[in-house]
This record gives sequence, C-alpha cells and structure tokens, in this order.
Amino acid sequence: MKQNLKVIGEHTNHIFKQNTQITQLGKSGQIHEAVKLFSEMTRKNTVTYNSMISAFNKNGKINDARHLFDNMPRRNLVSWNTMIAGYLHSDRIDEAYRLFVKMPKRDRFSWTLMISYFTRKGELEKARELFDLFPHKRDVAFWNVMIRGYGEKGRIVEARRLFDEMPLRVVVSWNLMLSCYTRNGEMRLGREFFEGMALRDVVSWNLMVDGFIEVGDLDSAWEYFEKTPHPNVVSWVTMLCGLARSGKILEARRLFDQMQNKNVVSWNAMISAYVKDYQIEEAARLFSDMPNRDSFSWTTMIDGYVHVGQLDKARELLNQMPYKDIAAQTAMLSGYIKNKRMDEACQVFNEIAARDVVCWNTMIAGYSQMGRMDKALNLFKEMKDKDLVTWNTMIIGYAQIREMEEAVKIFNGMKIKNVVSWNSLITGFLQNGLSMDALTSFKLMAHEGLTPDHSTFACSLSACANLAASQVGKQMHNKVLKSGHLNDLFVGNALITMYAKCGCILCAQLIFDDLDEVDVISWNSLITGYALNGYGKQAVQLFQQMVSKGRAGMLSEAFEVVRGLKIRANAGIWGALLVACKARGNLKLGKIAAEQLSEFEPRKTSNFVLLANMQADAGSWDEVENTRLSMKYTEAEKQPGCSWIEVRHQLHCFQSNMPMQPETAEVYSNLKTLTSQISNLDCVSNLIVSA
DNA sequence: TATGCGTAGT
Repeated sequence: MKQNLKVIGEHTNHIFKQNTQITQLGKSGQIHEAVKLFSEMTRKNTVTYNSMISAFNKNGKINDARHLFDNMPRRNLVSWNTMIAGYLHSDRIDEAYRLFVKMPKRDRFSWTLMISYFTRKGELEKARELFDLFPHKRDVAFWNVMIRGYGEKGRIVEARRLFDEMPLRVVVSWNLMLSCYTRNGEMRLGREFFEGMALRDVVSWNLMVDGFIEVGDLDSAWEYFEKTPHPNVVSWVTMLCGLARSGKILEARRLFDQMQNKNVVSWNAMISAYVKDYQIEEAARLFSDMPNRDSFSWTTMIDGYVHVGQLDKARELLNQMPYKDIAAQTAMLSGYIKNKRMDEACQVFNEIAARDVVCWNTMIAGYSQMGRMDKALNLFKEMKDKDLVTWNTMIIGYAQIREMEEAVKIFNGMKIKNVVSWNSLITGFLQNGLSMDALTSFKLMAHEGLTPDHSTFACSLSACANLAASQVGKQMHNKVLKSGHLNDLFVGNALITMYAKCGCILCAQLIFDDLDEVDVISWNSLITGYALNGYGKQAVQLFQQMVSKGRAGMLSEAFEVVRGLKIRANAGIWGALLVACKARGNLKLGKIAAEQLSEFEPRKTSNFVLLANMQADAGSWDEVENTRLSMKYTEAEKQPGCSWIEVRHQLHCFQSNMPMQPETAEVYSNLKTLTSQISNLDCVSNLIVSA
C-alpha cells in the first residue's frame, strides 16, 4: 500500500513537472517543443490540457487551443476561463462571450473576464452594471478592469472618479489610471499624474515614453527613456519603435544593436522598421539571423514583400511558414488584392479555415475596390461578427460605384458609428458631386457629438472648395485652428485648394507658406490655384521652383501614388520611376522599380543597365556583378546601339553591329581614343556595364 | 507597458 502510494506520488510529481514545463515553453514561444512534450506524455491530467491550451493561446494558435478544449476528457473552471481569456487575448471577443454564456459555473475570474468583454465591445454601461451587481466583495482586479474600460473609450473623468473611490490601489491600478492619460494623448495631465504617483514601476515609465511618442514628442520620450531607473525589454522596444516611426531608422538600429537582451519582439520591431522603410533586404537579413521566429515575424516579412510588390516572394514565404496564421494569410490576401490579382486572392481566402473579422473585411474591401458590390454584399450577408470596419467598407464601396442611396442605407443601418463612418459618407457625397450633402453631414456629425478629425476637415474643406463657399470655408478654417489639425498635410492642402477656388489666392499662398512641410500635392494645389485665378506667369514660375526644390523626397511619394493607382501600374510607369530613381540616386526605390519592371520587360537591357549603373554609383560592386549575371542569365536581348547625324543634308547612320566599312573603321579608331581618355577620368562607373 | 494583417481623406 505504502509502495503504491509512493508510485502514485511519483507519477503525480512527474506530471506536475511536465505541466509546468509546457507552461514555460508556451511562455517562451517554443510552442513546437510544448506540443512535442504534450504528445509524448503518457499520463495527462486536466492541468496538462489547461497548460497546453494556455500555451497555444500565448502563441496565437487559438484554433488549436479550441480544438484541444473541445476534445479534452474533463474540463474544469480553469479550462473555461483559460479558453475565454485566449479568445479575449486574440480579439475574438464574441467567441469569448459565447463560451462564457455556456460555462456551467463561474468564479471571480470569469466575472472579471466578462466585464472586460463588455468594455472591449465598448458597452461600458453593461460592464458597469455587472460591476455594480457582482455578488461578492469586489477585489482590486474588478476595479482595474472597469478603469481600463473607461480609459479605452477616452472617458478619463469617469475613470478618475472610480480610481479615486477605490478602497485599495495596487501599482497596476496606478498604471491603468496613468494609461488613461497617456493613451488619450493627454500628456500634460499624464505628466502631472505621474509626478504624484504613490507607486511606480517600469511600466509607468514605459507608459510615459509611449505616450510622448504617440503625440510626436520624441524629445520628451527620449528624456523619460533615459531617466527610466531599470529599463526592461519593453522600454527598449517602445523607444525603438518610436524612433522607427519618426523615420529615424539609423538611430533605431543603433538602439537595437545596443540591446543586451533581445527577445523576439525586439527583432520583429526592427524588421518592421526596415519593412516600412522599403529596406526589404535588410529586413530579410534580420529575419534569417534571428534565433527564433513567431507569427509576428513571418507576417511582418510577408507583408514586407507585399509592400515592395514582390508577391511571389511573399507567397513563397507563406508556404514555408511552419504553421498557418490568419494575419500572415491576410497580408498575402491583401497583397493580391492591391495588385488586382483577384483569382489568387480568392484562392488564399478559401485556404483560410477559421476566418476572422480582418480577413473578411479584406476580402470585402477587395471586391468593393473592383466595383463588385454584388459579391461584396454576399460576403457581408454571410459574415457573422461584423465590426465597424466592415460597415465602413460597404459605405465606401457603394459610394465608389455611385450608388449613394445604398451607401446611405448601410450608414443608417449602423448602430454605432465612428469618425471613419462619417468620413466615408462625407467623402461619398463629395465624390458624387453632392457637396451640399457633404456639408450637411459635417454638421450632423458634430450634432451627434463626434469630433471631426483631420480627414473630416480635409473632405469638408473640399466640399467648400467645390461650392466656392468662402464663408463656410472660413468658418471651417476657424474650426481647424481650434482643433489643432492645421499642420496636417491633408488639411493644409485642402485649405490651399479651398482658398484658391474661392478666389483668394493670397490666402492660399499664406497657408502654403505657413505649412511646416509641403508635398507634391501642396505645390500642385497652389500652382493650379494661381492658374485658375488668371496668374499664368506666376503658376509657371512656381512650377519651376517646385522642380528645383526637395524632389528627392517626392520620389517615395511617387511610389505611393503608383501603388494607389486604380489600374495596375504598367511598364511605362515603373520605367519612369526607375529613371527618376537613377536621377536622384535612390538605389533603394530603384531596385523596387527594376524588380517590377522585370515582370513586364524581363529581357530589356536598358533596365538592367540603369539598375547596374545605380548600383555602381552607390559603390555596390557585388550587386553590379549580380545584375550583370542575371542579365546574362535571362539572355536580355541587346538592342543594337544606333545613332545618326545629319551632315550637309545627308543622314549618316551608325549601328554597333554594322559591317566594317572604310569610314566606320575611322570612326571606331576615334571612338577608341575617346574611350581611353574617358576611362582615365572619374566616370568609370557609368561605363562599367555597357563596356 | 512593446512587434504583424483590414476601412476614410488633400
């Protein structure tokens, strides 16, 4: 008997150890190892299953978690709570709620989850009702979840009231209250609160850094980052992303290189920074160097290839991915849609087994961009958990096929609308020549208590411009001043157009001069404005000014323009960009243009030559060699060089493969002399490929 | 408290 008990005890002890191991593996992202251990275990108990579910959840494999949950022999309260928490964690809140309703018994933890469900849905009143109704003594977590809910909806005053009422506050409560300020851009109040905090930890400092980054105050962010007593990996990643987002990629990289303990998130953040900066090769290098990858790493990289138009590379990577992840698949789906490759888009969409709301929305947006609202509507009807984006996408789709009545019907069918819904409606009216309706909507929106954003202002100002409504336009300008959106480029450009179309070119010029930063559209708006008001000479002068200034920066904008084209870009467009890249010495974008161009003109020598010359200019001789090789490999056809001159009314033609004739021999001899003189100068790089 | 995929706008 004693012996038997001992054996049982050892077994239990062993299982206990293995369960803990599964949890640990899950936490550190080693999901495959966790699965391996789980499947090798001969004896399992309920905790084993719960640990495995939790491990799946932590690695974004929510469907595997659910599969295990459905098939486990016995479930306890923790199994239910873990599964619900997993759904909440991966934003599948409706599935979380369905489980909550189904569960046989609930504890304090389940209630807290439930409240967080309602706060996540934005239904704060229901959450508050539960909060007040809770039958047991409310613990700190209860208060915290409610404060978080208020904070997420920007209801800072109510959050603060609750915070002040709390009988007991832990450091998490202080941080949650702080995050109400920092997450809502209230950095003055946030700083004040931070200074008076009774309890502070590294999270508090990180929140401050993140808050400053959000409002674009990089200096203060850096100041707090440097002052953080014991920065953790989150502090570093937050700062790194802040730098990356402001285009300071070199500084971001420096920080990354300084990091002592890089985790997978740090690597992902750095890869993402390169991807956003079109540096796909550097991103790929990091991707292959990183010690282990999670679904974020794969998705970022796949999206990166989509970003530079290398769809086949993206697809290859998706195929290589050791497990299917919806985000990665959706990135691919979105790539095919952006490039109008609808057949492949459908194929990917069908491959996705458990579709989430983002994936559905992407597909609906795809059809609506193609003008196929019939198909979009079918999906819309088929879809279960629609969110705001779903509805907004439908509004935009109908507006684009000029069916404003349908668009309005969708709009009116919405229980909750956000600022994008209104902007979509206003834009719809605007694009369909219904500027009055656009302005009316602007008024109605304010009436319903929604705050217009930069986009609302930009569209509404356009409506004023269309109507040449200078009075309303000026009022709108006033509102812009008060709102703090004056320095937004969209708004600034819209103001330029508005004043120009209302006949006040002086005002337009003043707005232009006051902008911190101008882009190609600002210039165009002003130039058009001058022309429109009869100042042709000034318009031409401005155009010349524009060409001579700040062109290098406009190159990337030109790329964005091409990406945003309603039609698929053709060889002409990519070719023009390639030439522009060469002229501006932008190898990074040049490579993208050349890659795209090779799809249309795989054997055109001049494209290869242009690229190789750019690489030579940049001193990348390895790349030059590669380009030369691929030119040979694709057997690029070399157009025979040809040139002609007219001497005394007679045309003389020279072709590189012309049979030798007396006069050509002389020409070649002269040419040889010239070539040798040139190669002694410092322009070898331009000849290196053609030689 | 940090990283990935979807909607609007000059």
